Amino acid sequence: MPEKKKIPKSAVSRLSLYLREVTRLEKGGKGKISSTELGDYTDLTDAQVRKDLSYFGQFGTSGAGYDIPSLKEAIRKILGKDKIWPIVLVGAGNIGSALLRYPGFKNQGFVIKEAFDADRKKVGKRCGDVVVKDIKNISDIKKNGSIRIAIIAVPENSAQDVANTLVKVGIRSILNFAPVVLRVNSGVTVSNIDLSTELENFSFILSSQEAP
Amino acid sequence: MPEKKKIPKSAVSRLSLYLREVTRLEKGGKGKISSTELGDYTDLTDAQVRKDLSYFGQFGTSGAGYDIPSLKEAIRKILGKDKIWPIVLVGAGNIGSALLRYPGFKNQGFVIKEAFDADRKKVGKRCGDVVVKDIKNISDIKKNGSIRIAIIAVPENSAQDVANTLVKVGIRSILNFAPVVLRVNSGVTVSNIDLSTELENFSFILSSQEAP
DNA sequence: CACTGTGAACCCGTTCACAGCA
DNA sequence: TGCTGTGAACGGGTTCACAGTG
Repeated sequence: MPEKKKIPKSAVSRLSLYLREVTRLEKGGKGKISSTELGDYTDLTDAQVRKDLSYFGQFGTSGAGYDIPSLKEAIRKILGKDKIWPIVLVGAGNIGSALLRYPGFKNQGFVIKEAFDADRKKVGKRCGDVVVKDIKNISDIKKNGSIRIAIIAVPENSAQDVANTLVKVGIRSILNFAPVVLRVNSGVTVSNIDLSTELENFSFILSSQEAP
Repeated sequence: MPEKKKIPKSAVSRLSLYLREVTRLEKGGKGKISSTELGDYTDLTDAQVRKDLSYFGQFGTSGAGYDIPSLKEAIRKILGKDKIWPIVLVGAGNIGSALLRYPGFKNQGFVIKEAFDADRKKVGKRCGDVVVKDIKNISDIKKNGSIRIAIIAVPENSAQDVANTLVKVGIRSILNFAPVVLRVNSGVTVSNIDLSTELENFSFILSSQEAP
């Protein structure tokens, strides 16, 4: 019976941070790093760094810290960054087309292979490396290898329909920019990026502060 | 001595959700709602809904639930949405210019009043309702009322400099799209949106699942 | 009687502190 | 000696359960 220690979701997100810093430091020629120092770079405590890494294995050397190149490779493997991840994007409006042109993804191994939109005027346009297709043909993605990650950047009133379709054609993870709570089967992961919510956190804090 | 119960940051984010749903339901003509029902719409438990709202006051009626119009107004006021919030954006690249054209902000009371970029080619261009200015003139924003919220959408290597400058000219809240940990004085709030980190959560889950 | 508001119990992520190893 | 790895303590956010109210 395999040990089943639970890994906090937030620990996985912090792994991304560690990977980012360690990658940067490796380019700078640094060879080793302690949990304290890595914590300084990421604004976390040394204990948090060690605990997080310990969820995934033992990467350090007592008394010496972590070897940067091998820590980097270890985290890359854990996060699945030793592979290329094809992505489908739905909605080629403002945000969607910015994402299509955004070079940051490809550098990171995430490649938008297909883009769909319902708007006739957008269908057929080249954007970044792909041509926007009609959303009716979305089941095409079944042919294109096995895309399991999707980005939804459509208006809120069609987001749930799009999500349903995506799940039907095999998508397992959805990054959702539409301001709605998507209902999906368990087994499908949804992350929401809601710009208004982020800004509302700010306006809440600022409002509270000015009325002391 | 005023009561100082601590409000979880996450409760504020959920307030945004409640506001969104309640606004939508009001448009649909619905008059009252129970915590259970509001929880269904937001994928939360009824207890969570009631506890969250209780941090901010008493909005319901025993046995009857919450009156939608007045709950909406109450949350709007709490989140500071009874005001217009001017915003400055720095970095008019892919993502920055998409945000400038994004109509969702204005509807929500967040108005990008100024945009800056370091790139000569972008300075002077109209984008959305504003003209992109040279970042050297950033202290102009002091003249323009009192902007306290900023969005950073510049490359990672200049993000910290930009943040320093923004804080110096009075910014108190920063929404950061650059993949770096920004160092700011306490008193300044930073929220990060890191698309690669989001996608890495997905690739982690998908990788783990396929090797069972 | 239905549903809110809330203290208390619970759970889980973070922090602590130290044993153990290079 | 310096730093990792980790069980145990801690703390705070969530859930429970019920008293109280219209």
